[in-house]
Amino acid sequence: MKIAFLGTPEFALPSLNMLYESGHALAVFTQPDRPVGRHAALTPPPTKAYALERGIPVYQFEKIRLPEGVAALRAFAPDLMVTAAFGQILSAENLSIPKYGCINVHGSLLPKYRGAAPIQWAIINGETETGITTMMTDVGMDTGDILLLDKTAILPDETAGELFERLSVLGAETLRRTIIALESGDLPRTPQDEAQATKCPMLKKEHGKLDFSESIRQVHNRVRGTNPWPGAYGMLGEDVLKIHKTRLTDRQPAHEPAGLLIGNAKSGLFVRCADGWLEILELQATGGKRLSARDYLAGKDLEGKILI
RNA sequence: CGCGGGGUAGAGCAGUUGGUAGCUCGUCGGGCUCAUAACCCGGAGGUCGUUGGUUCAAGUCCAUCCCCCGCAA
Repeated sequence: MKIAFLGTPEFALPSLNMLYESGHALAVFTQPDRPVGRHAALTPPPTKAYALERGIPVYQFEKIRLPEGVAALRAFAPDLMVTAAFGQILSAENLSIPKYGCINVHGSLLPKYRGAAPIQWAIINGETETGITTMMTDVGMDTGDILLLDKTAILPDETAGELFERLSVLGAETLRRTIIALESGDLPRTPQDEAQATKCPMLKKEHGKLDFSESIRQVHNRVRGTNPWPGAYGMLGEDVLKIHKTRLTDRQPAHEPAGLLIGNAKSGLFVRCADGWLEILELQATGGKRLSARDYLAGKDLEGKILI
């Protein structure tokens, strides 16, 4: 089949790779190169880099729903469009171009967690199960008919980054089966149950701010759900203290205030939350690099300080 | 040239107004202990990122280059 692949970050790569190796005629549509890093070097999205290495044509538009993008899509004349973490809203006109419509690979069990950051929010909210849903893209935000759905457990200490990686692989597999079913004319379409639908917002930096009046489990979930981006943090006076990795403990609380830090280079570092002590395993101070709590405490003392 | 912080023993940090380096952890040896990520004693380990300069003398001042990190995007 002739497939227009619309996707941008790493999450889309396994799906793109699967389509490529399945022998489909591809064109990649993705976001423009963006300035990245300290020196704002213009960097191509991962899907573009992948495509260029294999001679797959690449098109980049700020907004594919504008005339230029529509014209480029029409010129390619795909049988099918596939989106995976594309990062742009498609117009009805875009969607009308391929005869089989557009299939989206989404990182949640729809209709739960519609929106931009389903994987992170599932972890932050303490879900124990998530998955991949392939669906027919329509003009709404992840509202189209469900095609196939694969579930997977969220591991107790799994980070968003780790789950991202697993789901991106699972996504490729779900997509593969979806397309096979489509080609054989045996693809079920199930409308989403609006009553069950939930939306999650795009993740912002502030979503990484920890609240130590929450339970150790809630704080832990936020730490892993915002790892590696945007990263969890607390304030130590004026300074930001990033918390990269934590561990639940059964250390007994007494009457300590929330956010109290105790520990040393030998015992490890613990922060008081609502119902107990959360061990901080990896952290990063302003201007510093990412360190294990023990290495950090070998040079600086945090005993008795309050993290807010 | 977007703003800013930093490169000192294996790791993390101190090093005042310039006079050949300290702390914590780790490590090695010994001791104590039912035991330990505990405790005690002792030891090893550093051309102080690069190159050049100022000086009687530079980790400590000046210049240059390399690398790392935070913010902002």
